[in-house]
Amino acid sequence: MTSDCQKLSSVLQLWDKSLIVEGQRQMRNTQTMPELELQSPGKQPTIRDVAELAGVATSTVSRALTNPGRVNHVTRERIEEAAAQLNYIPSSQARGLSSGRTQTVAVLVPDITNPFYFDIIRGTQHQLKAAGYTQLLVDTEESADMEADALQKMRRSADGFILAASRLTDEQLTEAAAQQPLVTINRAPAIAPTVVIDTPSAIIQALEHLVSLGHTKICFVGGPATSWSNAKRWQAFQVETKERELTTSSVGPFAPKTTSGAAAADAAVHTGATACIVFNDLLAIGMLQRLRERGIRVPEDMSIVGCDDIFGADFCNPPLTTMASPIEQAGRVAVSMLLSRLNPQYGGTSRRLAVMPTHLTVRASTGAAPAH
Amino acid sequence: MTSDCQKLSSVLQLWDKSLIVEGQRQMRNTQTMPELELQSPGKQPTIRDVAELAGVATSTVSRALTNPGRVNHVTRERIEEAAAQLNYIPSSQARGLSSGRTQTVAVLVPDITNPFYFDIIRGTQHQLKAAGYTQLLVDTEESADMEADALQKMRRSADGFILAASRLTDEQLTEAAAQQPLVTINRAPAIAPTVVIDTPSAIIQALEHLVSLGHTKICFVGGPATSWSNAKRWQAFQVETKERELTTSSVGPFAPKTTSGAAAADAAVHTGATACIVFNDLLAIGMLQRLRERGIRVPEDMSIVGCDDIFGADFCNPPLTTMASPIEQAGRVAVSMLLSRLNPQYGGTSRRLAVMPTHLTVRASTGAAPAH
DNA sequence: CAATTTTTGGCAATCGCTTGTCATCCCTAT
DNA sequence: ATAGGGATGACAAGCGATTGCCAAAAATTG
Repeated sequence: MTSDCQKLSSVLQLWDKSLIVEGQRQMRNTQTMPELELQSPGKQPTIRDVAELAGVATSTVSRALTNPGRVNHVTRERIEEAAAQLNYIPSSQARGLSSGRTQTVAVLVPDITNPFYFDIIRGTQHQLKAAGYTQLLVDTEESADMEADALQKMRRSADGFILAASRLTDEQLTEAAAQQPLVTINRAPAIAPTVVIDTPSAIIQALEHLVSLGHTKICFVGGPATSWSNAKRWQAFQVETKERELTTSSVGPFAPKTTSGAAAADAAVHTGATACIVFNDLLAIGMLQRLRERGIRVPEDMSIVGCDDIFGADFCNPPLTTMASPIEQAGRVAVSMLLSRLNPQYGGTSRRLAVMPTHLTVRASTGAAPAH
Repeated sequence: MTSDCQKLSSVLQLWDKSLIVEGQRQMRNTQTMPELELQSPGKQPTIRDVAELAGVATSTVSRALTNPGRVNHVTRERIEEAAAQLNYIPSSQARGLSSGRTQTVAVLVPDITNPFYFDIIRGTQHQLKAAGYTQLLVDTEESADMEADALQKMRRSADGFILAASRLTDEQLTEAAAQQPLVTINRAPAIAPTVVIDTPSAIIQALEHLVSLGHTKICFVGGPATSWSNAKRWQAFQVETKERELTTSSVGPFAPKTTSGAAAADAAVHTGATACIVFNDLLAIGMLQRLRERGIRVPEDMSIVGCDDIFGADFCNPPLTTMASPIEQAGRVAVSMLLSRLNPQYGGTSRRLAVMPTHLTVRASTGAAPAH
């Protein structure tokens, strides 16, 4: 225990000399320090303070700040100056309460740690901020129930929703869409406005690529059963392979995580296929690892095509051939679609469907079919 | 153009048969569909409706819902039942307005697409949700100004802040900490309550590891100049290498992104070192790529140690030896520290510092020093 | 059984802002 | 010069909860 403390204090030393003494009486990795009080926010200036300082009525201040055209130019400047001087920030709560709008959009994703969604999130965040909206990020943990729940619980606190790769059933989705404005990403159009990443057409490219390399036995490695994207990719795969008279197989469903890759790889190998089209990159990367462990060479013995071109697809081993999607842009477009509904006055044609093009990015995980 | 449309419509077919007709008159990747109206949320039930249905006063409803002990058990059940029946959700806006609390915590991270922060975010999200708080995620884009700005703008809409790897100056941080409750992650203690990931002691482990492999010329590859973590790692590196009488060098600062890896790799190679301790995994992975391009073998010619053990560190090529951090846990602890300040009644000892242990994870990017 | 304490529940003010209504003022056009 | 009209700004009523204060009811005590 003593040596523990000493070791730890020597570590603390590296952070801050002043901590050494404290460090000696600390317990494990926790330490109570002299209480430096943590301020609670003092009284904040209100619209009334600003009005007073500017010598106008509060309503004038409100209009000057939210509806600038409604107020005299010079008066408005005076008000803005006063506001700045007082460091005034309107309370979004009060604002929302009386106006009925929250200026907030909730973005629901199935798994916050899946890199695919990072880019979506970044796209939505960017576009929302530009429009003066706040983004509320929700991780629904791949669960339709949690998704429905969040949708319910937050209906008062968000003006609209963006559902990325929703796991809801069509019924649930229809119901949700009737309750509040929402836009889906990668989900059947018609139920709600949707941004679709055109992976089916990328599947065609991927198949052509594999065929050109001599592959004839191709396996589809499926993702989550409740994923609409997965269904569409599978559908495209079936249609296109039939047209080309290829020998196909499929395995799955698998969770879209690298940890599912081992099972997926084993199953795919077992089918005798020489190439796999995999639901997404996460799964594909997991497969790559497993295949190496088993001594199955990629791409000499087995070619792998992923989907999404996420972070990591370029530096895994071997780098992954994948169907690249403009993910961040999809997030942005989804926000535009939602906002144009939320604020019809600013119009823009209210599209109900946006299709994002994709393309195949060939790296090292695909190669000529093995000569048997 | 016609062929464009045809190609596209054949793609649409894969999504939804009902879209084929629509598909034919679509423009490029956009399409306007018959307007299926997007509901605006109807009248929401208020606390008054619940009170009426339950046959009590609104204040009773309010108490029953927020302060259950204050109300008769059976009455409360009746109220809860009524609330459930009406599908009542309290308006967080109105609640916040009158109570002064928002039940929201803002989490500020420098780069939302940096995997290091994913885990932080997931940790905070998890813990906040468990406590009934909402997380507001903000990407400050590695900018101290944006960070300060967000802190200002959101002071009304969040009860507290968590600053992950803040880029603020000490002065800015001190000022911010005086204005609102906040907890920092990986930042100097003393200014504000902090969760520190103990990378300095991991640096010791890393150095011992490298020394045991025979390395004597070691280069520190630095991260952002405004990063406190970077400063501390550098400091630890200096102290420990001096004690061991190693030949050292340093390069940087570099942005903590894979794209900076090329410059970092070239610079590090130029110093003649046989091993690098790199600010973080992102940079290290970028270096790995560059080194391969240049035909410098890892670890035969050069050993690389990263930091953080982020997503990707295990499947890059070669898999990265790195100093692993309990990142998600750091996020969770930060939230606990913040909440125990926000709600002193629920107490818990208000720690001002939590130190998260780290350890070295050895993979394939480190090996014996080259015989010269 | 009366007196006292403890629960329980209702009233009404309040939070900070938006917004409908209306009075005022200044221009313009006749 | 004066009526008509458009800008501009003041007033006050909410928005939907919370909460301090107090009254009524119930439980406890002697």
